Amino acid sequence: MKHSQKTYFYKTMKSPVGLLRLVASHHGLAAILWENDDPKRVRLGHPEEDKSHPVLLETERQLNGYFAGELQKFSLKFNFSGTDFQKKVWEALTTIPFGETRSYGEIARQIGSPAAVRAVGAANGKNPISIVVPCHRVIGANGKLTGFAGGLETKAFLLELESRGGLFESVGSGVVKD
Amino acid sequence: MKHSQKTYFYKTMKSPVGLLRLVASHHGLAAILWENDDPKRVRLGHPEEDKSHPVLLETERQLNGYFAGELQKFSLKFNFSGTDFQKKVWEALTTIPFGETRSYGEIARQIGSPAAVRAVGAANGKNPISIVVPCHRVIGANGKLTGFAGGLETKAFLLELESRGGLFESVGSGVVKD
DNA sequence: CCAACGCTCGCCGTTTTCGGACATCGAAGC
DNA sequence: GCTTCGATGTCCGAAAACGGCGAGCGTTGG
Repeated sequence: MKHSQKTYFYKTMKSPVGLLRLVASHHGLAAILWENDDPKRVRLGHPEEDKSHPVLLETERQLNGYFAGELQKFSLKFNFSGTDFQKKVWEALTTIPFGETRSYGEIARQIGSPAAVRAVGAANGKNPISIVVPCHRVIGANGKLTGFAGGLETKAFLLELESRGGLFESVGSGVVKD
Repeated sequence: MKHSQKTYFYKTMKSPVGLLRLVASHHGLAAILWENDDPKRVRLGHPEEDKSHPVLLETERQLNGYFAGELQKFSLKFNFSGTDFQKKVWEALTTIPFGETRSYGEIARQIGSPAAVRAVGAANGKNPISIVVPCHRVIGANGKLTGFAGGLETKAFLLELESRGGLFESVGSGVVKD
């Protein structure tokens, strides 16, 4: 019997940014992975499918709300597994409000390691819980969207979505006038 | 009068890996030695030359077939002289198929002394019947070619020869397309 | 002159790689 | 017996390479 190893469950869902794979343990949400995510970016063993896992269902519900423009702040319990530094970074990410952005340097200062800019970038790249832990809100100090596990297009899409304050305007399927 | 000492006969032959010295008793093939072999690596007294000894002629024939890429499995009767442990190792060597390799640890496990890895190395180094008893097919667990009585270059040559499945392709003296 | 661009270099946690230190078991020599 | 010596393999720690950066500087083009 494997004792200290957690058991994970997964479920997939469609979204405007492609198929997402949600992973959770009994302790909370552990990952949201992209369809073509690099397998060695986040490693959680081999979870088994559970389409009715309560955590996964709730996550899916909130994600749908987010993409519909109705939900701006997630409330989910996380189950991070990573180094202390990574956890500090990821927790800092959760403090960036919907619609805003931060630079890598700002995050570095926020966690008390002002010079650990590149390390923040690396930790950002290993963020297991895409979208909900908003690593997409971290951009270069010069405003450029430097990298993103789900692809730069997806990063731009999410920021665009949030910059409009949600999807209200586009419901009518048209471009919106100023 | 020396009573229990066997009488050995020898014969030399040219080969792609230099001059070889074949040694046999009436009981079978006893040694295949390299041109500059360490004299104290294998000791068989002072055999007398016999260019037409049947065992030696047959050995020469099979070796020529091997180097020509036509023969992958030798069938010769051996006349090992060594300790029990060494014989176990040498017999284990004969079970490694043409073209394959084993690590010293794998041989150790195979003969039932899983921790006797270094001892296997030592016994390997005392293998009297080079090439035919394929000590060259034993390499480090990390894939490195660690040692060889006939020189590491020769070891590499033999493994390369076998990895090609023989010398068929090089007969025409050209590089072969995939 | 000013802004934008590209290049270089220091930055720091993580990961990978590399080398040294041991454990281990027969054989050989004393 | 007892010591010494390998054609090993494993572990552990140190060192180096590797990024989703950012600031500084010279160049370029308006």
